[in-house]
Amino acid sequence: MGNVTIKDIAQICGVGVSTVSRAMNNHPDINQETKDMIMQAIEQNNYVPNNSARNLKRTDAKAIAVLVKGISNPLFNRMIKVIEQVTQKEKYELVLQHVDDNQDEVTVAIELEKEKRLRGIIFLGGYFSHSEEKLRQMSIPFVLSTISLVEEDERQEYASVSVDDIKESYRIVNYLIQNGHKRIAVVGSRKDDESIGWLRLQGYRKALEQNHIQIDEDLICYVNGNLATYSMEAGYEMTDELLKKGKEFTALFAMSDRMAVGACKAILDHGGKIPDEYSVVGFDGMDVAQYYNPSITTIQQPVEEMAEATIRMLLDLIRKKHKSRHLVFEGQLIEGQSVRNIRENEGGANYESKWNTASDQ
Amino acid sequence: MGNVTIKDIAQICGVGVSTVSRAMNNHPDINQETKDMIMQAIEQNNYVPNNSARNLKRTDAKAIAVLVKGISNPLFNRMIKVIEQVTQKEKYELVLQHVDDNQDEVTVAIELEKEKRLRGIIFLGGYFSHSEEKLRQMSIPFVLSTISLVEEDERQEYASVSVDDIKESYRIVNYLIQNGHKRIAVVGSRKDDESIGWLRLQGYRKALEQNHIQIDEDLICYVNGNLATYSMEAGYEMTDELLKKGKEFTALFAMSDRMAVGACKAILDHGGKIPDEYSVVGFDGMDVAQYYNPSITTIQQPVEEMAEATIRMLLDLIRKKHKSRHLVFEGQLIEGQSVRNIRENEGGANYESKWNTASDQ
DNA sequence: TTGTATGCGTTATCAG
DNA sequence: CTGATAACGCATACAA
Repeated sequence: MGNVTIKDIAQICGVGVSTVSRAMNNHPDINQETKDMIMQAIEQNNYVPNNSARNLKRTDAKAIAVLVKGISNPLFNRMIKVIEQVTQKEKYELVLQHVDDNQDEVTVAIELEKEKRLRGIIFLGGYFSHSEEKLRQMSIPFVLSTISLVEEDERQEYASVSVDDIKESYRIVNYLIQNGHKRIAVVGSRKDDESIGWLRLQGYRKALEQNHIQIDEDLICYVNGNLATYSMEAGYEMTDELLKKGKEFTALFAMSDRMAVGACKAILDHGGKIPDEYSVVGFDGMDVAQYYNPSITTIQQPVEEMAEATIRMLLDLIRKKHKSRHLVFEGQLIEGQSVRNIRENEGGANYESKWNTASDQ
Repeated sequence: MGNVTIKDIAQICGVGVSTVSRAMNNHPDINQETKDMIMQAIEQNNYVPNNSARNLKRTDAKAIAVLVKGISNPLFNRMIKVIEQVTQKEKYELVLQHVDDNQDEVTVAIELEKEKRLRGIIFLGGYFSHSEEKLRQMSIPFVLSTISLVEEDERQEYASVSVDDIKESYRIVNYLIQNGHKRIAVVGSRKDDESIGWLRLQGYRKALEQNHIQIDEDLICYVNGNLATYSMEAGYEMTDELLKKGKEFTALFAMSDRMAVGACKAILDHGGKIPDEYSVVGFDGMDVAQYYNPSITTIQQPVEEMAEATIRMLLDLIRKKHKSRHLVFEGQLIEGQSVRNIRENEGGANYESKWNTASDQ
């Protein structure tokens, strides 16, 4: 027998389909005995309701979707875990959907909204530059989380949670400068990046400028070819190339911890010492930075708190408690063993790690 | 206008709904002009077809689902990428679904099969011990991939692709032994693990036994508390504890590369030298093992080939080309800089890395 | 080439 | 408390 439906169950039990529906959906107005009888028949016949049909009819479904952009990032996993907990407690169903890098997330969102009768959407990652028209099609509230909003203007009107990538990037580069570094290489994303890569580079430039250090464009490395952005491999290859060119530098800022790991390895393979000859810093606050040898100084994003804020904000929007807001979190500079203070009048390397993080993935 | 449907478009264009449907689905028997007109109206009115309704009607949908067990593993990301490519070429739609650790993947599969009218399913990760009854409910072919089939018997009848965890684990522990190590600690999963953790431990035991080395149960570390299995943190904590107990050992086998990283860090924090005082090996072949300092010797799983084999096997099953098969791939031992040969009559450490991997995530 | 009518499997409505 | 019946939005057999 191909597929057992609600009708079959009704027939088997000698009741109407609506009674079966009531039994399944915990409706109050049903006799306990008939309910038991029906549930038993459902068990015995391995009946599984068809979700497509359900979604089509249902009006009171409580579902929220998280659209994750790009190949899964360990940081996002931690965020999703938090979001899951909150939605569960609030009795919402959570739909997790991955969106390809080359896919348009708003299109996916609109489709999903219809298909699953969503009440709200969280966009996680990527960057956001969509036509107002398209965004207006979304008839349910949404929150942009961990998304770099490059343009200041209209985009501010959408609810969002993030860190200030420029500011945090500035913070860590400035930290290097305070430790006496002037020739600071940077290992980033693609040259045409308009997203976080671009923002973090702005922070780098700003830090140098404000400290009256001439920017050497040769020390700015962009990913080329088909290397995966922010990957260890990319960090390695770019640093390797930089070292081969013989450009002089005393510190390196990698725009992700994974790239920082690759950069460190390249330096070590070239016989360099960290932090004695080269200081290295990363960005994100992933566990690999903490456990690397040496542990890597980085900017830790408060992912759990950001996730909590994101889902709370969305729930508030759904309940019309308040209008869209723009929440910006502070990153935290975590000192590892990868930076050396090279100012003449002060002491040597800083070897005391201040790491204390949750585990990624 | 709450939600524009196919009816609205039909009305706007002054045609029947079936004509609109035909226009959208590229049916051959339709006038090009009317088709253009309809497509334009669809654009202008931002009409997006409801997938739930589609799934309900459609009989010829070609969709395949990948059910990924547990929080996303970087290795799986690489596999999914391959599966995506093949399915795209073969004109199948790919549905990616994550399954919680505490969720039953077969239940999810059965639901999804009905909802999306699937033609086949790939189970990725986790371990598999389900009642025959439940599995019989699945009326479409499926392949178990990267899943440890602990029991030899009936399970062999299901299609599967994997490495032999016992054998590969044996291989790398035996490698340590060949390098003169006798006191080999192991950092694994939970004590009650019945999955790959258990299998890899079997390989460890077998290697020691066959080399007539007494097994010291004190050197076998199990994850306890709520540490995430296979995480860097778990690797660190277990190794830290082991070192604090003062148990003597010259080598350590971590059951995942991420744990190996944590283990290395713990050793280094205790002032130990790798590989001079402690040799460390991992398992998986992730990029972090390659880029760690020192790079870590490990067993590399041929993930891309396994993914290709998995989807090919599923497609063959769908086309009824052949019956279920059981494919086992060979792992490859990749030598890093983390193992030292301590046999008296031979040379020193092996410092030449043979790493050459694709990038994770 | 096009329109009409039917049904996919459920839930909501309304009358018993 | 329960059962018939009408939607939900779409695809398709069949008629035109």
